[in-house]
Amino acid sequence: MTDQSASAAADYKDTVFLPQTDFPMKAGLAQKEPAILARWQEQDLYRQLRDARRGRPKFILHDGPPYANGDMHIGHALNHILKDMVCRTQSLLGKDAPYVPGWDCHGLPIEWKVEEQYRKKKLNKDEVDPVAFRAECRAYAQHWVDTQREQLKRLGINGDWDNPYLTMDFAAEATIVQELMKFAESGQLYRGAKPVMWSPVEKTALAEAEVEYADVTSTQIDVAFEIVDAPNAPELVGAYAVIWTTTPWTIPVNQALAYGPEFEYVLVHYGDRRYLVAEDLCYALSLRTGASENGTGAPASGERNVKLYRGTDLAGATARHPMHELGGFFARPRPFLPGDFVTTDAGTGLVHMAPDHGEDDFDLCKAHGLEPVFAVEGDGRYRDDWAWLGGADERRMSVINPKFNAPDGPICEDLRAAGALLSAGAFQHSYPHSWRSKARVIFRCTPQWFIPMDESLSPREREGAAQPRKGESDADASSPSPRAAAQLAPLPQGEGMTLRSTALQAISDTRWVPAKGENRIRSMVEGRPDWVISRQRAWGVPITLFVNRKTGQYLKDASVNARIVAAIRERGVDGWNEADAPALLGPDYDPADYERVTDILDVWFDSGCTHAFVLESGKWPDLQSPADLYLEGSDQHRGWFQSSLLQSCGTRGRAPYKAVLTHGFTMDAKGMKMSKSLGNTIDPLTLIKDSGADILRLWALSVDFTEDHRIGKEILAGVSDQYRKLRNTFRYLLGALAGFEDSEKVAVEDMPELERYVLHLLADMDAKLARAVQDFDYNTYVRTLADFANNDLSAFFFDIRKDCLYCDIGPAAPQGTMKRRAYRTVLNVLFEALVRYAAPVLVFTAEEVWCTRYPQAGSVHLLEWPDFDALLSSVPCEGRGPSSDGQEMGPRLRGEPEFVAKWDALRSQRSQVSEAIEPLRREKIVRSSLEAEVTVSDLESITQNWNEVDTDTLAEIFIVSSVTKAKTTETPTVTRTSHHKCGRCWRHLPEVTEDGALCDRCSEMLA
RNA sequence: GGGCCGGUAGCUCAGGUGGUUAGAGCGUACGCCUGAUAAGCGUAAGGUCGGAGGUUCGAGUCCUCCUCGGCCCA
Repeated sequence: MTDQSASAAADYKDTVFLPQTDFPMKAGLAQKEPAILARWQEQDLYRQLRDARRGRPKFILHDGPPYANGDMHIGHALNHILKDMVCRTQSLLGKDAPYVPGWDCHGLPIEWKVEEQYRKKKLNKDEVDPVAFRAECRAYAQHWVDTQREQLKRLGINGDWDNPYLTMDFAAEATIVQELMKFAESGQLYRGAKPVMWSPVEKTALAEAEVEYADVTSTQIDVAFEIVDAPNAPELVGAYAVIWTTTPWTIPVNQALAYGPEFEYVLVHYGDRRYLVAEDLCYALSLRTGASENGTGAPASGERNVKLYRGTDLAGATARHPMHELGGFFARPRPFLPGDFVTTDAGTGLVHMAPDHGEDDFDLCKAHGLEPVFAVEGDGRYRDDWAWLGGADERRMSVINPKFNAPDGPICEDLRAAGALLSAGAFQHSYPHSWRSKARVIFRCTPQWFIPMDESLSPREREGAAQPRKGESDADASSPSPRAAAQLAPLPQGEGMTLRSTALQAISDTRWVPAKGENRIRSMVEGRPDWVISRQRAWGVPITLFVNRKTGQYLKDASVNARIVAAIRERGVDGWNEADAPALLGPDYDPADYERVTDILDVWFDSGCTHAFVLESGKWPDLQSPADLYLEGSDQHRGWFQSSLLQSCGTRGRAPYKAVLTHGFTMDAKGMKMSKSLGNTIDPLTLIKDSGADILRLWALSVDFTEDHRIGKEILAGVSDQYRKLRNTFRYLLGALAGFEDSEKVAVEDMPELERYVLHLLADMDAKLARAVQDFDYNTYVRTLADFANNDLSAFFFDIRKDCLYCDIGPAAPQGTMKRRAYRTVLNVLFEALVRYAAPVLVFTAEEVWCTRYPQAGSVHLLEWPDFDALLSSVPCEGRGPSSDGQEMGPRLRGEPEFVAKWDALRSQRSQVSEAIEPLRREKIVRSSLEAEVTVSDLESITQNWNEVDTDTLAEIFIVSSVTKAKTTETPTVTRTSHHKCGRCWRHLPEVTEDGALCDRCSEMLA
């Protein structure tokens, strides 16, 4: 460029329009976001939005309560960003989508933390007043509620943060009790003894969620049980059945032996004894006994009986316990029972059964009339009166103590002395531990409260089961009292409906997104055992039952229950204690006749009741039940989705939700689970501080959240790039629309085809976005939006119309030409649409954009889905209502198919022209595309109405000097223009007399 | 160990019922513009569709096995 042309260009710079805006290119989100948040809080945006949507169709997303313990992590962030996106997009569609956040506040982890503080102070929890202890738990939970609340707010989540729900609110606790009593009153509770995971250290039953597995070394032993009777194979009498176990401590509670009916067993001779063992496992046994007992010989090396026994030969056989000489329990014969759970993977093919300490054991023994004996106490030791290793024995210790089970420990010692120990050695395996104390847990039978999965729920059968009174006629039983009828009305009426079948039906009635979630929860509900709802802890909602000491039946009296609920409502969980029992029981019952249950509820029951005390309570009048959506991580198929489902099906006969959306888990950049020990965690709080919440939000909404997904430095860099592209699109729109007035608007009919084509593209995208919202498909939403901004706008529309925007205005046309006015009309529509589309995603940036253009207007988040009719009318439109309910909008903007096909073809020609220019650029023949003269084909095969398109339009679209159509060419050819460059618009045109002079258009504009 | 889910360019994602040389955006490289300028435009390179078998005229798409990863359970 010569000095002369440089100065000529400078002369005209002031005569062209250049984008003007204060909207900075650099976001500085970390600084800006807190100020925007403060503004929202000040103007109470949440309440404003509720007011604005009052009376509209509702969309209820019910928040699943995170546990009030610890700082927000990436999983919380993802979950809440998604929830916010749901509510905001629904709100954008014109619905009233309130969001009431909640927290789960009871339970062992909090209790454990408080106990930990006690232990540090050398206090024994058992000596602390339970009321004071619970008060501390409450305070601890409240602390984390407050902390997490501030952290989640910082993400830009719009919710009723001043009125969250807490499971420890008195009202919530009362409702939980009330819900429990519904189960009680309808006979859906029973006290049973079942082996449950028990932590001898914490002295409590544990939920599966409270247990983790770790590799440990246990003692494995082979034990011989002498067969004393065998009706189907009398020659077995006197032989020894060999069992193998990795829990020696269960031998003192053995009650039976299990065999596989279809397995083959052999008798092996060793010394003067014969041992019965599964043939497949004979060799493995020999290795164990050979190694541990005498170092050389082994049973297998002895002479084998040729005869094979089938498992069924053992039917009716009995053996005797190695310690049978102790008499009593130990002297009873141990029957052989057929067990389908017996395998030949490991062991001996014969399994020793201790119904107290194993689920299979319990079930099989129960089926054959063998009941648990409760030999192991809560602290893990045998009870005082137990004949073997009980109270009198100074060797007694906790059964999880490795010394107790060791080859030289008391169990093995005594078995060895009795001649029953064939081997004892080390064995490595995965074993359950309490995830709090890291100590081993055991299976132990304890009295627990259960909700049965397979009891009939039908009124007639349930009534019978719940109140098995004699003397009631069939007629009475089938027509329950009005009270009972009212309670039972919502429940399924079909014969044989159970909690399980009701839940399975409810699963079918629910929309699961993604669809595979349905299989997952269905198989879990199909296979799950009865729901153990009791815990022997302090911090939780009490199981408020009075059990009759004589009959063992719990009291079902509506007026007593009403008093209990009232007490809890007034005093929280402290309202259930011994001193209050007489008042609660009232005058009709003698407190001496009733045992007050002191167990508390499984916290899953608490959270399973949120639909009752949040959606139904009326405390949040914006809410209603059932919820339209529950949205949690896929782990909640076993957790909250299921507990809520069971709770609601047991009391209301249906699910508390219409749809369930699940998300996967966030992995590190390599797809590996994040953990503190690996040091690969991403802290959302740090990320917000460094990059801003909008970046985190854009990340969460860009990934496929339905699967496991990743986050890492490179990914976030990509997200930031995408953010900048979007931000610059808004910056351009703001700059290009500087000074725009409604009087400038042009009717669609009067617009050039390009503008109409872009409106078509916008309408097309609008439909895609609306669809993505319906499908909760947010990564499609974000990608569609970004692709539109990048491809259709920045690289196409904006680039082409740059000339028009800059130069089609001047003293001769103060508002610009019709073309320019049409362009700005469309830019305005684009702005209004895009800022709305972006608002649910980039909540802060959209607000910044909106306030930059309309400093006096309210929040962008009060707006609704773009209404194109209103936006395109020349009359300023107040109160833009919803144009439809989530249906495809802006059909008027869609072009006719031929029109669209023509312009699609034009774009394809355009990219071919760009490609054809490139070689000349490399040769330095042309630099700017405006220096190119292009010849394109005139063949109608390019598109139907190709000949309608005039070459001036083509030159404009291609951003070149000129275009010629010729019969000879099929692909575009390019030459350098010989025309001079206009000093104002920089186009090379024939009328320009010398470089730097003006073209006709520019001189006209400046006239 | 069992059940379920997933592995497509450097990154994030598209790829109805199997069918021409597997696509997009971003990033990267190179170039253009210097009147959206720590911006904008263009061109290009990048994938044995986790691996191995199999069905088929033909498989990223169907089947089997393996592998890696995840959730749930034991």
